[in-house]
Amino acid sequence: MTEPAFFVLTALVDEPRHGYGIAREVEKLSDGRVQLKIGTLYGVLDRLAADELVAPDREEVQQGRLRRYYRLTDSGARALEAEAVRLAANARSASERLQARHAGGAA
Amino acid sequence: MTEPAFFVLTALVDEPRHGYGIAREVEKLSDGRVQLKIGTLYGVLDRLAADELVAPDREEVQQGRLRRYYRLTDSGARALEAEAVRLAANARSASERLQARHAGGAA
DNA sequence: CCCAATATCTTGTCAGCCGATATATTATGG
DNA sequence: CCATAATATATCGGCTGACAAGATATTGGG
Repeated sequence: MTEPAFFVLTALVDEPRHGYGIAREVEKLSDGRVQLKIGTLYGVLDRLAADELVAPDREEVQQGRLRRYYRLTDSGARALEAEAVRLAANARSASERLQARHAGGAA
Repeated sequence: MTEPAFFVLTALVDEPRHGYGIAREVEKLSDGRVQLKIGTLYGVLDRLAADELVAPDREEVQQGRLRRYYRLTDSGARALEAEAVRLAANARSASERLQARHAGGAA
């Protein structure tokens, strides 16, 4: 799973959001570190929808602007959970090795 | 940082290794989950060397076969540490949200 | 003698990120 | 009144990078 896809799924965990709302939520939940590009976002959403990790939820017209909402599917939630576990494992293996290096010095 | 690059750096934390040895070490430290492709490996090594995150260490001829060793630079160790922290943060934010979802149900 | 394993590297293809652009509405401000 | 920014959608093209495949070379086993 690519990193933009990971963040899109994460942004959809609590409630359905529309594209622009996802971009803002990702920026918020990453403390401004990740700014999802608009050209990236819609491509990612298409691919996630094709894989049924997200699904169209509803459309709203608010203040004359169309909002197309997506929600996380059960399959998407499982995929995100698996990816989170994988990332945590990767981070841990690197951190452990680095710690051993500081303790013992480079070989 | 790409995931293959992350694993290459991790494999080099404890000691300098040559390309083929890196590939085997990555497979070992990921419990077989990540099998670094040979075409990927050398491209990644070139890019990491260009960025000075790894550096050529030495060359050995062992049993008629050339071994070109790379080592992690200090800059590479710092970059790996930062990336590990970032990955851990990403994994944690996703996990926390998923946990809240199970507890409170989808909104 | 051929094949597998060890070891390097190159080339070509495909996926995907992202900047740029297009379109439309509402609010703000000069 | 018009320009600009924010909100909101979507598409297109360029570039980077992952990976499969193949070239090259040595050693050892069947």
